[in-house]
Amino acid sequence: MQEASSPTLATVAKLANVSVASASRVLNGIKTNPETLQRVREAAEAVGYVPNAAARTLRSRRTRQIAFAMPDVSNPVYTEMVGSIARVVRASGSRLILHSTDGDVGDELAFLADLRQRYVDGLIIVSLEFTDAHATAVENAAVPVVVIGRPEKGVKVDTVRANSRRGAADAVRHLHANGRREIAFVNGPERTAPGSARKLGYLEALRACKLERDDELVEVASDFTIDGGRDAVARLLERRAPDAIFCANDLLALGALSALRAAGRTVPEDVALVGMDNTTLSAVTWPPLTTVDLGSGERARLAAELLVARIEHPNRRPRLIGVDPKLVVRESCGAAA
Amino acid sequence: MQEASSPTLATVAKLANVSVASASRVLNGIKTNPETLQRVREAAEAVGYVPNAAARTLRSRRTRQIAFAMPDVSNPVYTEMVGSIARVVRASGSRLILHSTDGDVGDELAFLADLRQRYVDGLIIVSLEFTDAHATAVENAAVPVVVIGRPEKGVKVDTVRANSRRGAADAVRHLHANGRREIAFVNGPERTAPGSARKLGYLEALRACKLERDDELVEVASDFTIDGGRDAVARLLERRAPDAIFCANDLLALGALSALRAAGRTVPEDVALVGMDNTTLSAVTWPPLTTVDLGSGERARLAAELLVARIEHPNRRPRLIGVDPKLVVRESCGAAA
DNA sequence: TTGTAAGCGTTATCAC
DNA sequence: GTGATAACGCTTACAA
Repeated sequence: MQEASSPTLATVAKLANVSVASASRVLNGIKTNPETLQRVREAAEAVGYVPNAAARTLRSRRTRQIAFAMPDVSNPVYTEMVGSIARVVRASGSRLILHSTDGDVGDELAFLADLRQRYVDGLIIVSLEFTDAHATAVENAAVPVVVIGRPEKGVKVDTVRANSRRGAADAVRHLHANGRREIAFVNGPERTAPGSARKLGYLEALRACKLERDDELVEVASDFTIDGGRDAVARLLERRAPDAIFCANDLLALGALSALRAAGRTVPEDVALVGMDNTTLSAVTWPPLTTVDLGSGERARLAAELLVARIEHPNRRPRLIGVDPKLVVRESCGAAA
Repeated sequence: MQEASSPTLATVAKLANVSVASASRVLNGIKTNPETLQRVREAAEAVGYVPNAAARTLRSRRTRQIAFAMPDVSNPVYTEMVGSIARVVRASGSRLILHSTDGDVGDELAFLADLRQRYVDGLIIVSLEFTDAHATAVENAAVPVVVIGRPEKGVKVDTVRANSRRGAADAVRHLHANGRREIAFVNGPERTAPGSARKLGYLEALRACKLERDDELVEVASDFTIDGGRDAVARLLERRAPDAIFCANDLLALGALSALRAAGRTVPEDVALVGMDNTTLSAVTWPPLTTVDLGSGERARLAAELLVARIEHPNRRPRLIGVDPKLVVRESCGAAA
């Protein structure tokens, strides 16, 4: 497979008849006599020199690696984030490391602790449940961290957040504006930040629309997945016949679609449906899904930019950036079929 | 942010009153006197010692990182692969690095060359166009490589491959068995390995079913995406009215679904539809999509296991593993609605 | 401008 | 079993 062992800087230096220091300078673009520069370049080229990442990191204390930790690789929202982050990271000359935490609080904390191995220059983390332990861990992390989500107020860390409470309220008001009066809500676990924020938005909009709160219209799925959504809607339909359902994310809405079909209800005629996240999936269902875009791609991009900047300037004050939700109207509620 | 600088092995050794060598041994689980073991453990715990990844790698020549390079992060097939690989990699005590090549041949080659920086112990790569340059690069790579795809015969590298030619033939035969006689084929770029294999399978099945080959029934999309599929089917419908379409992957099929709807054709009544890959998407469309499962998750898992084994035993003979396709029948062709 | 030499934090090879 | 000590491959003072 590999012949001999790879050439090192010493190999290059010897061949070019200069010291390793000079060779290093040339390869790092530090000003040198044009003649030595030429010789070193040629020597490096000749032996096919490539610097050793570990040695470089050990000495310079920069890994040129950035990590992204998310709850679930297979959720398209996070995939979209991965894409955005990858672009920024790459442009900054670094590599991207991915970590899927399965939304497990313990795993997230372990990962934060692991940063002390210093295999990475910084971390972007999206956490569904940001506990006090997270706050401490993030504030004392070995490398800069950017949070996508909602840390408690006062936690000193760069943060990018969506306004999903307002997004949820927008969704419900949209259903109301389309003449719906019995609006159900299918949520994910309410202990999570998204779960609680979206619930608040739902209740807020009910008040604004002068609709009465009715807890029988609220169903909580076991998690934010398609299967969770299908089961939750099946349970809901056993006791009520709502004319609209707002789902706390698109995956739940896809499950809802399938449960509604199984129950013989048409969308949007019998039941109007609105999801949240505006994932690729929402445009390809039938009917296409009205949903709230929380700007996942943009949030991820901003987070990555924040992190790159933070790595350059470790001591600047932490920043908080909010991204506004935007209703995307399709056929499942509001758009002509 | 970070207080002082992190404790090193020397810190621990001093506190435990032993040499760094002994400290290192303890922390690496090498047999030592129980008393020193205890002292070192306590000292490490007390100062919160975590080994430095770069130093460790520099000395031991193991990075405990594995890379996965794929054409497109946002394609659910690859996301599923990421999930499978992540599990194996993690179980082996390593981290996973992701790289999206955008299917660019040059980028793939550059990435292979980059391995010489040795920031990773091995690579799993899925390449749509495996050129001669790839063969050379892979055979001379600085670290072990596993290919998911179809390198030319004789390339000495661990390989996991699907049989998409047979899968395509199965799909077409299924359409024929369901009474369809004018079976169109929407392919992705034919210079790619999947493109050419699936085309062969399509033609093979036509012959087996005694259907006449008709090039007007074949349309090539610009790439393997939803938009590509939509446009291709729109063009196809301008000249022909097939009673069935086989799409070279699920994304193309989703686009097809949408173009068919726009043209007022019903699925499966007017046009039966079969996709390929069995992505999560295929189960949530309406109608749900009949598709061919090429075992992406399993292939990825096998590739990861192969790589982990290869890293342990660099000199064993390369292996070639094939995974069989499996038709998944849903409502878009063959299943009752 | 260039060379010498001192580390960066580990692991591995020796003697003891 | 344990402790010096020499690498690993590179960057960076400092001296020349």
